[in-house]
Amino acid sequence: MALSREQIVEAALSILNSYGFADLSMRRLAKELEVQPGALYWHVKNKQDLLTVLAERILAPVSVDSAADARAGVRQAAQDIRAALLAVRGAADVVSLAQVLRPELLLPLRELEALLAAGPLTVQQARWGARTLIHYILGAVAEEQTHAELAGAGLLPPGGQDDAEAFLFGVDTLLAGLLPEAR
Amino acid sequence: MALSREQIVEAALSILNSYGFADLSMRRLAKELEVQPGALYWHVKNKQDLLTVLAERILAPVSVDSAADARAGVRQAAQDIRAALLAVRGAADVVSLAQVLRPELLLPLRELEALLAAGPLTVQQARWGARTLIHYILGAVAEEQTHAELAGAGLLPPGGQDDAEAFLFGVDTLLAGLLPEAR
DNA sequence: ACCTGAACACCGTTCAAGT
DNA sequence: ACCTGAACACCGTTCAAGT
Repeated sequence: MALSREQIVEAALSILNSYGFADLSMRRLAKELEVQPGALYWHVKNKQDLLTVLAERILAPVSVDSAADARAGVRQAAQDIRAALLAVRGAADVVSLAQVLRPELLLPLRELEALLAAGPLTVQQARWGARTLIHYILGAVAEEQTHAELAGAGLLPPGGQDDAEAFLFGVDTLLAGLLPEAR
Repeated sequence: MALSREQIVEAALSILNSYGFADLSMRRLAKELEVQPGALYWHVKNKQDLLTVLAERILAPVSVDSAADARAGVRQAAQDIRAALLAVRGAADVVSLAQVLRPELLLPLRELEALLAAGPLTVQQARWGARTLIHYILGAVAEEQTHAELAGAGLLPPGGQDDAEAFLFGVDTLLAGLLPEAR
């Protein structure tokens, strides 16, 4: 049976979950699929290309409610994005790379901007606000996952019980700065 | 003349500035210093160790005014950290790695927390607030630098005139959320 | 159209042996 | 104490040649 792009993506996710981002190489992938490394390049342009496809897949479960109120919508979206990232080992690294290389492909992150733009902010405030949020979300989850990775290897003490609470604190702080309560 | 740890760090900074983070390898470093790769391991434990030393050096010019008002102090520190990072090509990547591996070594980032803790925040709010700021600062500058890198290689359109303004918008938004004006 | 075989130009790290 | 030489186990990518 012929190799397919879809098969490559599946195998990549499986390596990610079983061995982590550091072990995701084109050669490892080829070995897993029992083909020569060169075969992969018929289906994906290069490793960067593969990683952006992977990033899209990782964020696919996130559906942002575009009709929601800006504050509540962003808060929910941020949590959903965090959950989608935590579901795949090394996902924050993959998505952070893709976010720099091809930000236009990562729909849920684009939709954060749309939610903010629907509120009382100017277009530029919404754009910069969304960038601030995205940097925060990816940075926070990347740290969480790297920490877990290092703790798993016995290189760091476990910790991390209040990660969800700390994460929300950051999101709410940002939202408070972005959309101060009228009072 | 014998090789020294200091010499290795200088050479690493020089490679970083001349060729970028992607070209900073132990073998490249050895070649630049006209020694065998193995020689480096007498002076540094491994590549991670070298990168954290590099990160400390990159942030060394930043002196946080610990007596300053929380808001003004953090605002100034954030800008100084950004400037220190922009002064060395690929610095945000180096420091981001070090921040996850050995956060305790990066003094200016620790001092952000101290500044916040001196204000009206609880200890935990100060800790989480500082983490939020750090993720934002490193994420924003990493994107700026990667963008410049890709634009330099002709892979992306230039852009980036309002980076300083966009950066400050994020810092001020965070500060507004963290330390709302009493009114 | 799709893949193999083989090559090119690299990595980080270790370690016996030399000085 | 400090470094070389050499090895081990890897990388990403290209491309003629095969089917």
